[in-house]
Amino acid sequence: MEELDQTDRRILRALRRDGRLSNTKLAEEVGLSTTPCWNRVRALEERGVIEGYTALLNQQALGLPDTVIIEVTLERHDDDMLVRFGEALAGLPEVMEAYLLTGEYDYLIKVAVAGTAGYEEFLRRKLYKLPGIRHSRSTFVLRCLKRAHSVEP
Amino acid sequence: MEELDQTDRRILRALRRDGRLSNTKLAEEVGLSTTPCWNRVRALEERGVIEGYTALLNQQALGLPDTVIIEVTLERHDDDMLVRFGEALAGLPEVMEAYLLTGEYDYLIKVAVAGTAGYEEFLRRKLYKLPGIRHSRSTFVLRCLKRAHSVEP
DNA sequence: GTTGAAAATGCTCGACG
DNA sequence: CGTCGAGCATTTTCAAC
Repeated sequence: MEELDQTDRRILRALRRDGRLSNTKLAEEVGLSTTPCWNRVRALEERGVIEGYTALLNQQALGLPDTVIIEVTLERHDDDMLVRFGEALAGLPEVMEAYLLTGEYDYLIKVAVAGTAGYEEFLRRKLYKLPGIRHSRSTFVLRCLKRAHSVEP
Repeated sequence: MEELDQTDRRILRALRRDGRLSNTKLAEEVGLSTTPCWNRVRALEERGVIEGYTALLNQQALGLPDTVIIEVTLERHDDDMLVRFGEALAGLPEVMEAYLLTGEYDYLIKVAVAGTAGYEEFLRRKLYKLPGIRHSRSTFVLRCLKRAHSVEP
């Protein structure tokens, strides 16, 4: 995989800040003319450096103002179990992020809910319906201090 | 704050999937003509439902393929300490997310690093330079199962 | 909310340092 | 590799309905 030069990184920074920048404005911002700028953007997309573009939506406005971190361990750890459980987690719309981990717990998930009532409902109606959970541990988020949607170029 | 009707939600879903959709294509997709579609999008932006647009960048391509979850507790918990520590965390470029928590640990942060070497360097050069840490606990992410950048409309 | 047309913008491609 | 410039397509914008 090829290296990213300083110009590529400036393009990425600009598009991370505003994913809707037109090629014209982007070129101006990074100090290039439109043609090479457009070629670079297309190359970055095709190489998978840019995975896509998305609108950032406000959780609160969508009725799910609270965030809970839930760590989960399974009863068994055969391949089949891990795959099925992971897929089931990813399928739940309340689950915003889900990771398979090293260490004490098998999974860490970040869930959007509406208060403790929404949290309880999620546990009972969704998470605890999944088979194979040995133990889970929940932590409410009091405040979000930072939430970047990509690593900084 | 006003409610979101089904059309608003369809607009949000489309823009979450592709943040660069033109108003024309968006209108077509949600079954509206361009004018009311554009009015709705602008209203959603002004109400803060849409917080912005961003390009999604590949961590691996940027040289930070690994993710570590670090939980931190502080020695003291006065207001000043909490605020300063939170700001310091948010300022570190490796830190992708940072939350103030209830429960056993005060903070949870998600950090992008390059392998164990990058992780050690982050700890020694960045995190452990911050004053006031009593204890921390790190967990490597083996695999990302889901990573939504906004809650589902 | 719809339609349609004018105006502006941005994209794409050539030739050329 | 980069710039410049012009034709072409889209899109935005703003009427009237």
